[in-house]
Parts: sequence; C-alpha cells; structure tokens
Amino acid sequence: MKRQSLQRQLILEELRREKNHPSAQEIYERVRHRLPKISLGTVYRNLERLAAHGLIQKIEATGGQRRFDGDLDEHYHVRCLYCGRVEDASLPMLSRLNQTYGKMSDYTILGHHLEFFGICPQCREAAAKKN
Amino acid sequence: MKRQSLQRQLILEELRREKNHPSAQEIYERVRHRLPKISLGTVYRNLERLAAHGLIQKIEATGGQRRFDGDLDEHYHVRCLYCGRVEDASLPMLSRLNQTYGKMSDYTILGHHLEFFGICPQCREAAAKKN
DNA sequence: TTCTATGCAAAGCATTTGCAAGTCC
DNA sequence: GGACTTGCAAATGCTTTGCATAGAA
Repeated sequence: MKRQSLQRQLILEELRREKNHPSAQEIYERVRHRLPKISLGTVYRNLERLAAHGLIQKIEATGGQRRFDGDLDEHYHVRCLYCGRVEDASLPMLSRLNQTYGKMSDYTILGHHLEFFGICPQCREAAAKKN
Repeated sequence: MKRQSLQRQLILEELRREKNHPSAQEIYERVRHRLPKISLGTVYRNLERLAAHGLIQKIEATGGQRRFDGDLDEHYHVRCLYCGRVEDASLPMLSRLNQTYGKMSDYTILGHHLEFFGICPQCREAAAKKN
C-alpha cells in the first residue's frame, strides 16, 4: 500500500459502513454503484492488502466464500446454515482458552477461531411457513 | 448408500487407519496404492456420502482444502499455520457453550466449531534452524 | 517521471456434475 | 435386470495472476 487509491478507499468505507460481513463479490457489487468500472480482481487485491495491514479482518471458512469484517475488535461469529449470512456473536472472548490449551499442547498456540452455526430468524420463519 | 462398493470401503478404511486428517486429494493418493483406477471424483462423492450418513466427519474450517476425520467423537482441532496439518486438540468439549450463547442470540444454535491455530513442533524447529 | 495500482482476461485450485459404462444385489 | 456407482472429463465457483495502461507522488 505504497499509494492510496479511490478503489481501496471505497472498499474500506463500504466495509465499515454496515455491520454485516460481505463476501468479495458483495463488496464488488456495492462499490460498483459508485465506481462502475472497478474490477473484481481489484477488490480481491485490496481486501488482501487491507487485511495484511490490519485494517480489516478476513473471516476464513471452508464452506462457501471468504467473508470480510471491518470491525477490528476480536470477536466471534454466528453463521446461518441456510443462507450463509454471518453476524457477530455477542459473546465475550474466551481469552484464557489459548493459554489453557497451549499448556496441554506441543503446538505454539497463537489464537483460536470460534464460530457458532445454526438458523437465523429469517430462515427459521421461512422454513416454518413452508410446513 | 444403497449399495456397498470397494472404493467406499477402502476410503473409510484409510480414514480410520491413521489419526491424521487428510484432504480428499491425500485420501485419493493413498487409496490409489491399492486401487489405481479410482478417480478423484469418486473420492469426493464417497466422502460426501459417508459424512451425510454420519460415518465420518467433515472438518469445515479455516482456509485451504476441506479435511476429513474418521473419528466420530466430537472434538476440537489445532491447525498449523505453516504446513496446514490438522490434529486433534485434547481439550474437553465446551458443551454448555451452545446453550449459553443460544440464550443471548436470536439464532437457533445448532453447534459450534472451535479451532486453534499456531505452529506445530516440526515447523517451529524448521523455522529455528533457518535463523 | 517513476513506480504502484488498476482493469481485463486468463489461469489456478478445490470441488461438483453429466454421462456412458460397470457392478452390486 | 435394474438401479446404484464408477471413471472420465468437462464444468463450476471462488480466488489469484500476468500484462499493458492509468494514475498517484
């Protein structure tokens, strides 16, 4: 990030604007409203750089696409198994967990990921209507 | 899984033989020693079915490829950030966590994933030698 | 002016799928 | 014999990359 660019600035703004956790594709679509010529490759490149520089967080998960978070505080997430949406889990960090497990393990423990999964209210309602 | 097949049987054996957590590609390579004509597509299909029927577990988590586990007991994992290896974390299940968080959330909580990340002993040594 | 960052398109991976042929019960 | 499975290859979905050009300092 030797230079600033409008595209990077808009991507960061978009990520901080709302408290949801968009995928690269979603960010691409949002930013395109303001900058129609931006390319998906540029979005990926900038998300990568912003994360490398600690300005945003990557939410890594195997099922489906990667998601990104403009909130830098450490926190957990909940994922809906039906629609894939990811939201913040308002649970305090289990801060002693790394130390606790680190003592029992031969790994050098650097951190942990905790993600709840379940059904979001919207999908629950939608499922209820079908039956 | 209306019928049994040799390919599926060998895949399951391979998964239960060792306590590591191979990717589909790794399973494919191992099974191929005994059944050279097996295809990667068949490995994927059978892993999917075995998991759907509860005979193995998919390890859905951070980055890279999906991994599979022949151990059906619920347990957590540690992942090495350098070599990508995944091992079991000998930490008791935080069994009340779903309930605890379920009460605070508007999601229907079905479970959680917890994964530690860090550096495995081998990679730590390898890194130490380089410096 | 000098490089970094972009747009575009092609390439890369991991995974999934269509289909004809093989095989299990 | 009939339906389930397989092997093969093509297709898919997400992400990364090469390259010529545009743009920031």
